[in-house]
Amino acid sequence: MHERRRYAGTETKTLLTTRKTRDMKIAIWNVNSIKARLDHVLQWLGDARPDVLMIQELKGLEFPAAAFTPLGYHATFVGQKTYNGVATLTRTPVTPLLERLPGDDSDEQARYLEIDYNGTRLINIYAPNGNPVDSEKYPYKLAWLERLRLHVAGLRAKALPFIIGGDFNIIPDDRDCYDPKVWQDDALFRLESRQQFRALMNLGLTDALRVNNQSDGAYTFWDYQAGAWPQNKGIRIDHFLLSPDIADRLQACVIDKTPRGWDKASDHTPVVLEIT
DNA sequence: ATGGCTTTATGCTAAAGA
Repeated sequence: MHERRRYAGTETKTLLTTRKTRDMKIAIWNVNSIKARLDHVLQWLGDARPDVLMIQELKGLEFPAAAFTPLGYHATFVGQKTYNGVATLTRTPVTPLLERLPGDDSDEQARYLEIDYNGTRLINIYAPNGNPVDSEKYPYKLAWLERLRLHVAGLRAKALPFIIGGDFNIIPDDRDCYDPKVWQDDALFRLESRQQFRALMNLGLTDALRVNNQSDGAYTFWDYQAGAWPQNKGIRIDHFLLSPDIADRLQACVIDKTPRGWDKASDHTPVVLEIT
């Protein structure tokens, strides 16, 4: 087997196109209750056929794993009554490496699931919302993000390949929301939240969507209220962050707005990543 | 038209989401 090349060129292209078995299509989707959205998720999986789907906001202790078996998916999940919860669907059975974000043993919230998938760490996150900012929820959010940064710094130090995907509850930049003034004091856009996001990025990560898409209006969430969806008043808070070696293999990253238009939709829509 | 949502829960109002 040839060693993987770092630089683009004819040989590399030939090498990459002959390594189809490494191709991977992985998606994220905050479904706002798996019970309420099961039919949508099954429909979308049948259409999009990703190798992996990382789901956020299950909103329950249980997960309907058997419903995904006919489509060929195995489920790994971390549930919690009423709130939070994340699940990762894969083509092959996997063993979870971590079911809680390290750094605070007293944190019981089901917001984190890390698995090994063919040598790559797939990290599924549902970061805290943090509103209202004058409550204990905001410092919890910032502390949670700092714990994430410290854990990811450890992975980087060991040069482990990883993909972090999910609902970060952070609007990284002005162009990621329809009106920055409306959001300026919100926990999703406050300076401290964006500082934590940048600190994470500064470990050498790549925001996959922005590699080939510099447009305004690349949103992943539209509020149920005030006609946000028909008026395209959205925000981008669901992200894929890649370690450098995975970023080198990036093929595409797109937002699939279709499910947001379905009847009784989640307020979030899937983001799909393809790596070679 | 100046208000307009969705989900869960020892539910029938409250809390949370973003």
